[in-house]
Amino acid sequence: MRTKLLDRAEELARSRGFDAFSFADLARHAQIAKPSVHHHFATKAKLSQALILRYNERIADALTEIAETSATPRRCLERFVDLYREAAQDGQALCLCVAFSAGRSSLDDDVLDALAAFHTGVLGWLRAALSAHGRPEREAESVLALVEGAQLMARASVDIARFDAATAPFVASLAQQG
Amino acid sequence: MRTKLLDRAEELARSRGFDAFSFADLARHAQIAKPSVHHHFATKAKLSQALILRYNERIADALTEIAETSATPRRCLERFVDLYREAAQDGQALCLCVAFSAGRSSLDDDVLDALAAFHTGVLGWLRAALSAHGRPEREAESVLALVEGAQLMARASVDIARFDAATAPFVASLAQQG
DNA sequence: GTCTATAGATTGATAGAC
DNA sequence: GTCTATCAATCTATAGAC
Repeated sequence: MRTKLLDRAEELARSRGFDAFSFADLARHAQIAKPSVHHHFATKAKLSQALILRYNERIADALTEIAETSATPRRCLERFVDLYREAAQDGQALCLCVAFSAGRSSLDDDVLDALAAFHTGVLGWLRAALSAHGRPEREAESVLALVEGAQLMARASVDIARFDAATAPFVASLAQQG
Repeated sequence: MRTKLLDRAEELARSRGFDAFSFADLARHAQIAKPSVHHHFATKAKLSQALILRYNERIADALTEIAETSATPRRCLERFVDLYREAAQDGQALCLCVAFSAGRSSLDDDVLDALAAFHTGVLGWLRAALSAHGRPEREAESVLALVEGAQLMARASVDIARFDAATAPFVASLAQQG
């Protein structure tokens, strides 16, 4: 049940913005009464925190898997871009982290800490991947900003082509080197 | 009064997310009664539309001014990055367009059209600026995604340094050429 | 763990007087 | 153009029975 509630909350937060999901909606979707949601998550802040912590772990696992199974550093970075491309869901959704960064409630301290931890983790992974490919590590922030911004543009136009257009030059630059 | 209301709405939308501003808040700030706001903007959707249309014009004017007064194509693109840097307000706010792209109500048709027009305008400007600098026009989407994503990261960490770190490689690449 | 019932606040919006 | 009064809906959250 906990998982079911989190799944729905994530879906709504990513497709319609952080403030878009309500206890009423989660309850309806899980087919329980609205106050029953509070048994699993005392407050909305706690729910938000659980949401981003779970997302954190999932992405971390995905990145580890990519790093371990990619034949070349180039392929590794290509799959990173693809990970964010899939998260964009044809321009209809955003990475949970992007949705939280733009939302009001992200000012909650615990959530903000979790958000910072997310960025730190991804940036660390990116630095290692870039380094393995022979590129400067300081490009990590650029690459993360690029894919996050690309998601935003794709959502604004509800067209994944915008994501591809934005990331194409970076992907092409990977081919030129290693 | 209309301007006063729009100013407050923009401030809230950019600093706390699109869904953060309410008629009650606008009324309080303008020191009029809450229903009086409806005299200026019949619905919240109309208000949102007016908000982004005004933003559209302001940015278009700023970009025209930059294009006309920059000594070199390189300086022109540097000032573009600076425009977005200032809009980030030390990591406490977002470009209105970014805030709208992430929010729920951006699904409103009129607002979505205005959002698309905004992107089209900025991308057109960027293509001309990049071309003048001897870079491929297809980098326009990348540059826009970069500065929008950089704003998002700066806001997540409430630290403008993240914006600078993300945009630094691009700015450096401008110096190498023209 | 789930329920009914409800509190208490806030939301966008309307009617009608001045 | 502004006001008072009010509406219906929605929100998060709590109390207490089963």
